Amino acid sequence: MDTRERLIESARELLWERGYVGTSPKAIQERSGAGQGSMYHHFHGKPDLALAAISRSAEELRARAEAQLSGPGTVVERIVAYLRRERDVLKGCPVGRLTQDPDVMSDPELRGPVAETFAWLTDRLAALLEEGRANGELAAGLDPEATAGTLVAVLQGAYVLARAAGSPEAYEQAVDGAVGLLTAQVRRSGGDE
Amino acid sequence: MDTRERLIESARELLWERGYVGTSPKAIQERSGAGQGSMYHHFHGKPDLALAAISRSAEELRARAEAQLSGPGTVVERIVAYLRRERDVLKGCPVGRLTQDPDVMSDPELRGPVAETFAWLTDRLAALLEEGRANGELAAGLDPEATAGTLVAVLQGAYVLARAAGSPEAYEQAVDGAVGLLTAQVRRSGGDE
DNA sequence: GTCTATACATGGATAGAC
DNA sequence: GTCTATCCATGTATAGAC
Repeated sequence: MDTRERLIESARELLWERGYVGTSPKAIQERSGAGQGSMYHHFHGKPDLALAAISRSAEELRARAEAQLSGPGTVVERIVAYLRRERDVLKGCPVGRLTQDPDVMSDPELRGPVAETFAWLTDRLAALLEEGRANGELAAGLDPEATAGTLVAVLQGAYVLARAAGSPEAYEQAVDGAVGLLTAQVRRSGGDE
Repeated sequence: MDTRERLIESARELLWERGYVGTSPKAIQERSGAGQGSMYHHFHGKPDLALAAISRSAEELRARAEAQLSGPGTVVERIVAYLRRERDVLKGCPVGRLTQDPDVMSDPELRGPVAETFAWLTDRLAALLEEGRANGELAAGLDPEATAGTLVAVLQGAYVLARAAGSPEAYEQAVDGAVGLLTAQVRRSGGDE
């Protein structure tokens, strides 16, 4: 891994752990093993490096989500697989945590990848739910758009609860509840019988 | 409002807007109109003042929640009233945002009020849901503990989505979805008929 | 109780040698 | 491309006058 790459990866880790305001160029340099001048050679400054880091994290989140959501199984099975996928619960969501960073949200460049990620994810889930409703798998009364928002929110909020409690249990519980509410919307014998 | 009080209120606002790492003693002093020495007379330092501010915000959240949850109406009506209560959506949750602050979470004193708040809120909702299940208002298959966690998580996550999108709409949508999933658990003719 | 002065570390960045 | 030196503002706190 070359220096530029190590800088981005170190920035990603630190943004995840400490957020934008809590992450200094110096800390990034130390973690990456790069010197002062080296970082300013590859990037214009902290915001520039942060943009590279944030963009990559956003891309990664999207790829991982898509992996579950386009996997095998019924619509509900795929969504449940996504909800239950193993996660670094106590570290929180590397993208979602950025919404709490005023310096990120006030910079359109930095904010862009964050906004797009959640817009995409919600749309993706809404499309799946709509598909489930259309094929009779899910109750006709279910609102795909709203429910998609709910599911994404549950995950983001579950991280908050787990971090508050200092234990992944609260996360599991919130997800369990969501899965319970969702599966209650499954019509008993599938759509094509 | 005396100086000490103004310091606490200013600290609360800044912690809400910018988090712990993003809030400097100097900024608190300026917002409160207090001088350097004045702040250090009333508090031992930043963590001490932050503790006062965090404790008060936690207390306030709890009081507001209790106001809705112990209000009039059926269990589901009270929960929906709580979920739909007017909120400063784009500012986020003043307590939940602290879970993203490593310096808060690593200090047991600062973390305490945050942990307690969510533990209390989840328990309170779980008790209500249990009551609804017991009186036949809610489906017997509903898991009160897990669903309580889900509802709290939806609110916390809905803030994240709204901030990411820069609009309260995403918040409303997520809450709508949760209300939809919850009311689908309501047994048709009430418990006592 | 509040003010000013002072202190020392860190944050964020630039300059110029190699 | 990387290193060291340097710069100025800010963060956090203490000391001591009033």
